[in-house]
Amino acid sequence: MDFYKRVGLVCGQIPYGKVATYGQIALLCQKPQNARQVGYALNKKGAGGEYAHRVVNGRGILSGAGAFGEGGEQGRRLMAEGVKVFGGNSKEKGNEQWVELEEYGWKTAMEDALWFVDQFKRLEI
DNA sequence: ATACTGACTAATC
DNA sequence: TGATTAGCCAGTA
Repeated sequence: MDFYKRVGLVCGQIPYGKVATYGQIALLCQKPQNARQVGYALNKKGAGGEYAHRVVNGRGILSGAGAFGEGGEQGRRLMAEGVKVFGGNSKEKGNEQWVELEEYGWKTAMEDALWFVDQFKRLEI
């Protein structure tokens, strides 16, 4: 059970132009209580790879924007994928950015979770 | 081993 | 409806 590799695998499956939440990723990793660790994995371990910008918190807020440096880098990457990002008026600092989960949230179902379980077993992670 | 730190959430108030 | 509190648990010191 390598939680970080699982996070990396799950992040890699987030569809282009969609976003996933920390809790959702934790759930798909068979670790529903590890939402915080998902953030830790992405921040310190770089587990998200090229897809870390597609991860937001449960209210659609880009809570990890700070880790992408100034200039709303995370938001820019999302917009580059066609995701509509609100906020981030580069004027004042402390302004948060967010997306509409209803529209851009990655919809995962039971079968998706089962697919990941199979992958985890196959890859022994 | 203990203490503190989070890119979090869900439950309360 | 918005703010607080309380669980959460892998890393780090």
